[in-house]
Amino acid sequence: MTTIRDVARVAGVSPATVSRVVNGLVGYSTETQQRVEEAIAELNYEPDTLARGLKTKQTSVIGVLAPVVSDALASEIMSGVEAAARLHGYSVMLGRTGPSSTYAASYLRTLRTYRAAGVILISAAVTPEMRRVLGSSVPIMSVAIRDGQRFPSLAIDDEVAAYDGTRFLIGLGHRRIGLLAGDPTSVLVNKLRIRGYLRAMTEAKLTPVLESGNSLYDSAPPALGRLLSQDAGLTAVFALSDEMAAAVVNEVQRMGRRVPDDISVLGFDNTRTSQHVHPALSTIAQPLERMGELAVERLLATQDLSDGPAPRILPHRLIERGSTATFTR
Amino acid sequence: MTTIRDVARVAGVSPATVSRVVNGLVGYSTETQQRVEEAIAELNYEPDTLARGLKTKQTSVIGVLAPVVSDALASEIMSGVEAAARLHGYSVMLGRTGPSSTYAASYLRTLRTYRAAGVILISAAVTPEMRRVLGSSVPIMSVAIRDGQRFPSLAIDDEVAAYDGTRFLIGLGHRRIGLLAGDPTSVLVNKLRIRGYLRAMTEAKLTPVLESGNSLYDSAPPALGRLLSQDAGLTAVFALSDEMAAAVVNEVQRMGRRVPDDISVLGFDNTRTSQHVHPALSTIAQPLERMGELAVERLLATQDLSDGPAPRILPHRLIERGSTATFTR
DNA sequence: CGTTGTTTAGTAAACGTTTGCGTAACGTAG
DNA sequence: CTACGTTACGCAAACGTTTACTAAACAACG
Repeated sequence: MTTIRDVARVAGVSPATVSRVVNGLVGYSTETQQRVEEAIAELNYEPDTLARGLKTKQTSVIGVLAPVVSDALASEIMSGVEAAARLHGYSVMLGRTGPSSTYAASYLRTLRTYRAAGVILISAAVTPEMRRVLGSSVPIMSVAIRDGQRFPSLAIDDEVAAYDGTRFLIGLGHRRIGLLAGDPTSVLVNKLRIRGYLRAMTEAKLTPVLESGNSLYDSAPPALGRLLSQDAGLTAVFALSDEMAAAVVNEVQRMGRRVPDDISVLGFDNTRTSQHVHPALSTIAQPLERMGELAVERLLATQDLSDGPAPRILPHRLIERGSTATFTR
Repeated sequence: MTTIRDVARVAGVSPATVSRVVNGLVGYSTETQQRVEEAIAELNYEPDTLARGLKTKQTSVIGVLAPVVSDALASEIMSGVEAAARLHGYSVMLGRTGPSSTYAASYLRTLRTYRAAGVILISAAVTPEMRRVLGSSVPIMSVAIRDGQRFPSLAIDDEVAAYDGTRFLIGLGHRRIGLLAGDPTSVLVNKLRIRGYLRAMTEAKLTPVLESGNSLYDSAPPALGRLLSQDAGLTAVFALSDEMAAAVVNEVQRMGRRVPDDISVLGFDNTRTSQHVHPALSTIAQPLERMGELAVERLLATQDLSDGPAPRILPHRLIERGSTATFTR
């Protein structure tokens, strides 16, 4: 390992000067800079992150925590995070928190001892406890979830998005629209989306029909069964995740009915999954990659480290593909 | 931040002693240990990773590099890596290398300055150049790819797996079997798999029919078109990724033919995608999560850090779902 | 009761940086 | 020519650990 001292020796300057040119500070002549740079190149010098971090109490790591790392939603957000992080010269550290933030505190502790520059929490709320373990020196924010104005976050307006989705279906002529929700007790977004659905249905004087799965593929068929046993005449199903929507599409066809002719299906999130099914899913798109990018940008821009940036709402967008159609009579 | 000195003061011992108990070394009495532990608990002390790493020249980070982080295959391997890493007290650092390892060297440099304990490369080979930038202190290995016996890796036997898949289709009665490959020029596994397919076909005196996509969903429909224009009477398609297989299933149905009645479809990898389509894909399963876990275990067990563990081949498994059926006449 | 061995503990020197402080050198103004 | 401001740079002290080395304390043994 070549150190700053080696470079200093070769360049005929002090380590302090090398440090200054490496960090682009002031206080050296152009020719000194050149000598130092040559020495750096010659020795293939690379500053030691650990020593630097120890001294400056900051490293270029950004933590990303997701309930489960292999799911499509989290993956796409992480992808955006990675891109933005690399762009700004940061590294990303990955952690799985488990469905109910079980491991979150432990990861956060680790991240703190690494003196991370910030942490991004996917699909989970920042609890006061989390804030506490992080201390005041590392900002944290949530992505793809929000809870009023209480903590720093980046998300779409889930309530309005679900409202819009429901309105879209109504606009298509559907009257008997079932909602296939995720688990509303544990996942906040589901509560908001359900509220949006209910509002749209109520405003249109339609009867809500609602069942919950757990957002994953396998939970959808049974939930769809329950939905249909509540109202066998449903002409549209709004599923609150693309995986469930995909399952609905497949299940409906398996039952011998057609999508979208007999039943329209609307998904949520616009993950890759929405294209993996035929017909491809109409869905409410969240700008997932963009959210990841924005999250790191806002984190890095945060000045008052103690409580991060204010909540921000991103636009959602309805994408119409083949799984929805107008219903006439 | 509370330091080891604070703990020492409170416990009435020297920092050295605190360090010893924290690291579970020898050289202190049971009562000293207790006093130290109390002090630690009282002050909520947590050793500074950076200082420790600086001194010991090792940190508990494991790097994971994938061509693209949001794809299903990489996600599932990463999930296994994360699990095993957490189990052993390691953290994982994530990086995207781009399709042809473009950013790999840069990430590896970073990982080295972090004094990572090891790095795992997904779907890419370890090049001598990579080894060089890592130096001799950080082991590296590949997962889900292999190239003879040349570098440390963990993978299934792709050639045999493709051979088995093809044999399976032949065993079902199919004679006109098309192969939908990924890009064989850039991705090594594709070469091996193609070889396996060709061997099975040749042995059975059947005519190979082969086209390439890029492993992603969108590349499949056109490639399927080309396949069919080579032989319109194909009764089975073996796609070398689940995404392409899913696309084939959907495309075939869109063309008004049935899966598996008219055309059987066999996928590869057994990612989540294989279940997102209807009928669900028969596919060759790679033990992805397990591969991730094993990768970290072998990395951590590596003694001779300079060249990592020897290659190892994991068993693949054919999973039969609804997308394949026997063909009679 | 000396000698020796073992256990427990402390001292201090690193690890590779950054940065406050000090100073030499130089130019400019009076 | 003196005084002073500015710039370029070096010295050395941190940052929070780990770990060789040393020493005290104690037990065991002849």
